[in-house]
Amino acid sequence: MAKTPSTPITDHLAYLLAQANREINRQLDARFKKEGVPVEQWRILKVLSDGKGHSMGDLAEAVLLNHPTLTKMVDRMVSDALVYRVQDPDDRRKVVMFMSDRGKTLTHRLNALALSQEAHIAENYGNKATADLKRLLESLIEKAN
Amino acid sequence: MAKTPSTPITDHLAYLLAQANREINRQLDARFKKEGVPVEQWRILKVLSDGKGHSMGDLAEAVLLNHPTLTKMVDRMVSDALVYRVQDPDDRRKVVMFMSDRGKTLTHRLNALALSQEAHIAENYGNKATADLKRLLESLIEKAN
DNA sequence: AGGAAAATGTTGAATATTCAACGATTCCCG
DNA sequence: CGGGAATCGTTGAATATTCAACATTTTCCT
Repeated sequence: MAKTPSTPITDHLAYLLAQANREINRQLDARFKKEGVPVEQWRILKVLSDGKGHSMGDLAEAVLLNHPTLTKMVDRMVSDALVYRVQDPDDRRKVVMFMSDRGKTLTHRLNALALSQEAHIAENYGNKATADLKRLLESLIEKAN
Repeated sequence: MAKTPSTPITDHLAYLLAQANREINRQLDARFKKEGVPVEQWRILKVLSDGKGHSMGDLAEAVLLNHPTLTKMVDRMVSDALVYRVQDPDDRRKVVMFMSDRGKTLTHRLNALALSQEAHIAENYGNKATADLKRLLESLIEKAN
């Protein structure tokens, strides 16, 4: 009378996603290390790159952080003079975030590091596999909502 | 003279992985909510399901947590009488973790919830897409090491 | 054998995240 | 118009995670 074996955890999509995410994120973080910037801050900077202002709500959504966490992270970035807040004149509840010049030059350096990681992945994982994976992930994200 | 547009953040594999992981994890957490157990604890229980003892080091690796975080999470699980520690007689530095009966019955309930999530995903994402995605993720993880 | 180095797990302090509640503003609709 | 409900962002307390240092035990080297 055997125990029910149940599927190993490595068969679960949730686990594979967590594992892959952790690994890729760790590698990216290692590259950002010398700039002393966590991945989340790069995401924020990247979203602000378009020069249009973004509200905290927009940002939180875009960078996958919940509101209080974002507020405190932005506080740190303001201290580091990477970004700044402006009150939205059209809706005074809102805050509009912009990037400083210092933030812009940092963003360029971070983008280069991120692109080099992408290149490295594409290189020994394959262009096709990378493209396929991205497509599947996009589709999953879309369906999940 | 246009600004360099730079690739949007949604093009980066690292971002897509983070987004997909967050979404799937959130859904799973919602299902576990009524049991009051975070996903990480389910992972621990699942790994311990084989009845063989696992050292803290093994566990940390398997459940994607670093050592101090795992120690404290296991402390909580010991308080909840889900797992218990035994000193390894062969190597007295080591601790071997086991699951209690209470842990076992909880694990069954959690497994059912997790499987129902997998079924739900497969249903409106497609069996083929799910299988392809899993395969690509496994391969990425392998290559990344 | 003996002692330096490595491995294992835990601890305490520093840091970061989350939750609930709040203050301010705007929206809605009777 | 007026006032209750919703939205937006922040705050403070509670919780969780991380980092560095540590104690213990084992391994390795000579």
